[in-house]
Amino acid sequence: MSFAQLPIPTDGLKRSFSERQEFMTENTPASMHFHVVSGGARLFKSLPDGRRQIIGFAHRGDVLPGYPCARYPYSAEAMRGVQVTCVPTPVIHHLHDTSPGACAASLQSACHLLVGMHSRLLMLGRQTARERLAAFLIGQGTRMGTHELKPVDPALSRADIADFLGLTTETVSRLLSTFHREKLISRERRAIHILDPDRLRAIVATPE
Amino acid sequence: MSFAQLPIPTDGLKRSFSERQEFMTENTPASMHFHVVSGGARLFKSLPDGRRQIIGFAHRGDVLPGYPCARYPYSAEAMRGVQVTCVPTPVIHHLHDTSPGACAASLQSACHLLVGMHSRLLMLGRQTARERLAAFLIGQGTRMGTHELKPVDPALSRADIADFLGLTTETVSRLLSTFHREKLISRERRAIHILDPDRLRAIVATPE
DNA sequence: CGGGGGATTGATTTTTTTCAACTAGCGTGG
DNA sequence: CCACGCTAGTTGAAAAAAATCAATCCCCCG
Repeated sequence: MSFAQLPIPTDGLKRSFSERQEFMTENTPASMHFHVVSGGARLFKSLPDGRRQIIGFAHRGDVLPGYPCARYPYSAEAMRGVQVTCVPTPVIHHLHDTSPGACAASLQSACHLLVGMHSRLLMLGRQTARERLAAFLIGQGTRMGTHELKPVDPALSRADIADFLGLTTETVSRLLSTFHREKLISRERRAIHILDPDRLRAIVATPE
Repeated sequence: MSFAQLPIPTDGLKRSFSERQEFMTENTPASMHFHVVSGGARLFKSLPDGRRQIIGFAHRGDVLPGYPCARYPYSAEAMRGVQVTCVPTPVIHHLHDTSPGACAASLQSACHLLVGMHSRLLMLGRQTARERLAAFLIGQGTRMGTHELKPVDPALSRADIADFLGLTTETVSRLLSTFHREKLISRERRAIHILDPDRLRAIVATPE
């Protein structure tokens, strides 16, 4: 998932966060936006009892939350480490007010996100665990316009995948084993390599 | 769910569609935007085998899809009848280019949608059937800033509710019966009246 | 050479779906 | 005006999907 890519002034306060550090908290006042310079972050919402849904992942170039809002709609936590430049919200607003292009760019990226969300609603609401995992692998592999599918980022734990797909780690693990047995993927350490994109794609929209 | 509310020129082509008529089809070129004048529409995505996820509902004042996109990200179908004014996509673009306010307004409404989507991801991915239905009833009742909770729109069938929540009609029906037994709601015909908002709200974020 | 966290696997339970029967309105046409 | 038939809704029983509970396993790191 790619997030807002704005022409951000680079003179903002630069900060670093280490593995698992939460640097943005759901529902707190959105005083800053975070422009990811390096590393990655997981974006998630939680329920009071700890259940967690990963909304997306942020990478170099993404801005969080990247669109106007009074409070952060989700939390963000560093995967490995992450470097960000912090941009005060008023600066973003000022940017929108003065530069006509900035507003249009934000709108553009918000719409891109929105369209992706629609697909994820369909996935979470109506697809089976097997279909969801196949879709996830394809989606991850497709990041970057490369023709060949890339392996899944080893920074993602099984729990991350599970929380992204609305499943448990056990279910994810079992399905990965099944896919492995079916020679759709190979696994080395955490990295998952896609062996048969076509057959994976066929799974995504097929009942059995 | 409320959709984009833009200052649309009212001189567009006015059209009417009757119950169940699909007037916007997922993945076809987005040549028109539809400004809902009266009635309502269900917005949905489908899988090849017929599984359906309702993305949202559109009412008077909403614009579909309301944000720039080359192809419609979902389909729209009339509930009861619906009256719309059709606005060619280029007009929308022109509006964004010329009026700075228009672009900001679109961004605003896109963000509002986006924030709602995040919550729905959490709901579909991590909440139980019971919690989802309770959330839905609260959400429907809260439409309009009224303090009192309104009954659920009788134009919504059980299938609509199920497809919105990622459940089956049977599950929805059973849960509604349970809620009725627990005196949380009352039913007359299709309309569902909320009797105990507080207890319903308590269900939303609680594991039993 | 342990120790520990994540991952995998297995057995069992729970939740939800599926399949099936039945019921209640509602509109239509005899 | 009433009976028929249709569609939507409800309910029950059985099946399936996924979660939960419980053992290991496997690296990686100290």
